[in-house]
Amino acid sequence: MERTELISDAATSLACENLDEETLFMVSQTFKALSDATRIRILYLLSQKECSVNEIADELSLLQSTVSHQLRFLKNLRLVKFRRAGTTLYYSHDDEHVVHLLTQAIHHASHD
Amino acid sequence: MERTELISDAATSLACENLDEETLFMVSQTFKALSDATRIRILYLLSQKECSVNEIADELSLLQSTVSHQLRFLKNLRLVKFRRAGTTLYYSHDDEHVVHLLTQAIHHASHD
DNA sequence: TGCATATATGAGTATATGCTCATATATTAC
DNA sequence: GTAATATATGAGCATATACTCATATATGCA
Repeated sequence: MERTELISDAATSLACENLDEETLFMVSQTFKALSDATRIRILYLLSQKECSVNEIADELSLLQSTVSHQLRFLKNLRLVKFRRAGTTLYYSHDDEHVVHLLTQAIHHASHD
Repeated sequence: MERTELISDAATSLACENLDEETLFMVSQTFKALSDATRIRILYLLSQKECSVNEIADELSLLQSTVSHQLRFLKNLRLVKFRRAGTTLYYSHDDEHVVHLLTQAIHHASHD
């Protein structure tokens, strides 16, 4: 996929710069993480407090397996991290920017 | 789905407010629109300039049908609008907030 | 070591998604 | 009216997604 060079011209201004493949992939992955209701609920909860897997499952009425699968998804994208305390894993958010995207969208959606 | 009231307590602060179903749906739909590479490319292009369907297809090397289908998707969410000029439909973005979410994510992705 | 608790993982399944092809519709010009 | 151009739409297909069940793994403790 060729990348058209931006011509430094006042008329062209900031338009017409194409997205490179890597950026496109990262952006789509980020939004994909935020496009599922279950992941949104989990991330929103973790944006407020650190939680164990079972706490998340209880609070959101989800199966432990469902939560664990989605946490793996979020962890692969480095959107959440965890610390161990015995057999319990406490998860927390790990990407302030993505949390900010989420809270912005929530604010926008609930105020229109 | 019950909605827990926020207790005005400094200790509780802003935590523990759950998302209502409607907000959750709107947020997930918005991010779903932004989670596909094709739609991202289309929306990003439209964030820069108004384009006809064929212009989008040409510029992004997509089939007219693909573009039309995705524009319908975006139009249903009121993320784009169009004006008619003869047989040509010129599409443009119609949700500044969503465009802002997109450009933020792009900026974030391309600077890390 | 053996048991209990917490979490992770793999397989199976139902549904959703996105693309392509063929075709329908709409507008303009003749 | 017909032809040409621009766009929309429906069907079919391949793939991705998210959930659930069953089970594996890991840690702590008696």
